Amino acid sequence: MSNYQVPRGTQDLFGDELRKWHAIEALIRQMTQVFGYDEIRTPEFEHTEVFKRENDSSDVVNKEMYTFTDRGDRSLTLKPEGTAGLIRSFVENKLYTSPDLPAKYYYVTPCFRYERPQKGRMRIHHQFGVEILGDKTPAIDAEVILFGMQLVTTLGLKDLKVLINTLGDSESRAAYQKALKEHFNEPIAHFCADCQRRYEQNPLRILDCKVDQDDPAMINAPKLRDYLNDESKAYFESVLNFLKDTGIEVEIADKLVRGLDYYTHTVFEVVSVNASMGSQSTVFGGGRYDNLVSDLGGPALSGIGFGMGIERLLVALEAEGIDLLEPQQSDVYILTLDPSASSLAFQLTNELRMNGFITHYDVYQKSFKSQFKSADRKKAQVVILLGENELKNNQVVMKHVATQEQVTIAIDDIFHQLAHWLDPDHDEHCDHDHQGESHV
RNA sequence: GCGGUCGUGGCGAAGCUGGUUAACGCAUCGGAUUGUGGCUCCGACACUCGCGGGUUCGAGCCCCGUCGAUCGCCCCA
Repeated sequence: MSNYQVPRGTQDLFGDELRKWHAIEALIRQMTQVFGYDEIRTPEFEHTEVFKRENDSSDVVNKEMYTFTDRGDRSLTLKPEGTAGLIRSFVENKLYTSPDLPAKYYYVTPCFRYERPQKGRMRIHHQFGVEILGDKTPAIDAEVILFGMQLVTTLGLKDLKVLINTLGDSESRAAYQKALKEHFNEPIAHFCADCQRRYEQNPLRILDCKVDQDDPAMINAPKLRDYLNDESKAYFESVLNFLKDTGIEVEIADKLVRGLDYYTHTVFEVVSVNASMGSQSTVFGGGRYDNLVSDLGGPALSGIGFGMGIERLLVALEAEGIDLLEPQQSDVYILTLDPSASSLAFQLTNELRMNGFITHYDVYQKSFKSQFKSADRKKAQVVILLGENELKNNQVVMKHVATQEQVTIAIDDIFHQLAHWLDPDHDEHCDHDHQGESHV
């Protein structure tokens, strides 16, 4: 049985929905420029080891990757996230030799994850992300969070909460993880099945369990903060202070651990608290990674970044009733009232378009009324009528839709009339180049 | 990967305990208005009811499977 539906968890984009993407992408291009991020593009698939390194316990790389073997025995994986590939490229191209460290990059890329789809969770989703590489100072952690917040609030989102936590440096984190495993070694036997799995895969997540929340072993479990060394604590305090200066309210979420294993120190997640958001509420999230660059063969440089889900962003915008769509408008619609006008309509349309006017036309197929309706749908500001009578005299009828003003003029005067109606500041004596915003 | 709900023209949406031509609204097209739209009225086009199989004299309605969406869990963007 053939199946001509889009694969599960993927979608076609077109029309207004795609126009929303354009609006978001335009803002991304603009704001990254202002904030000093350079774009970097990396392949949609990488050698599997770029994403999957030893002892990785995360679901994203262990259960959800699209991994395949190409001709031969190379194992390749469709990128499940944006950071690892970017770091690979940063290292491979020796971009760390730049005199301008820290380096600031952004990317927009599809990400592929084999998951059960639901609202806000796709098998192919798109992430906008930034990374700042080569400097480790609390101000940068705050800067990255601030940037993400600026972007989403510029789009209009309000129902947001910033969750932040620290995992400490790798030693702190490893020591804590070890302590947790020892602590739960016995009691884990009577915990839920999920916890037993977490015990093996990611012990930090046991603390988040809803089922065994009240178990004594849970209540007196070791605390991460007791395993943070002074430096890690001080670093986190400093990040929080920088954030305080920005006026962004943050909530310390001491159980926030994130889904990728490479994080150290600061981790954060910005979630929508809007009621109609559904259960996939994280709009963007990320953190600092001290060892990823060196793990991928580069120098010991720390980095920090976030990934923001475009699809998620759209769900959040929808939930808050924010409309990104600019009203679609066009300049000219040419109606033909007689079959003989078709070729003139065709030529005139082309000439108008060459001069930057957004132009549509009808050849003589539908009723006059119906053509006019099309013009309305296209939100044409000016309608040009080509009828039998005018054609004889090399004239056309032009109508300014908003004012209902109508003139019969020589074909040669069309551009002057358009300039008059569409661009009040237009100098009548200059040429026909149209300079209004909508005609580039 | 687990559990629940759902899938009818381009869109929204009826369809009773299975029974002749599957409502209705929006949109589209035509006409009233032989060359002036956005209102109104009339008319027309368009769905083998996600797909496959089964039960039945007969299925959009029942059963099984499958694809997809959605909600919760899990996980995350």
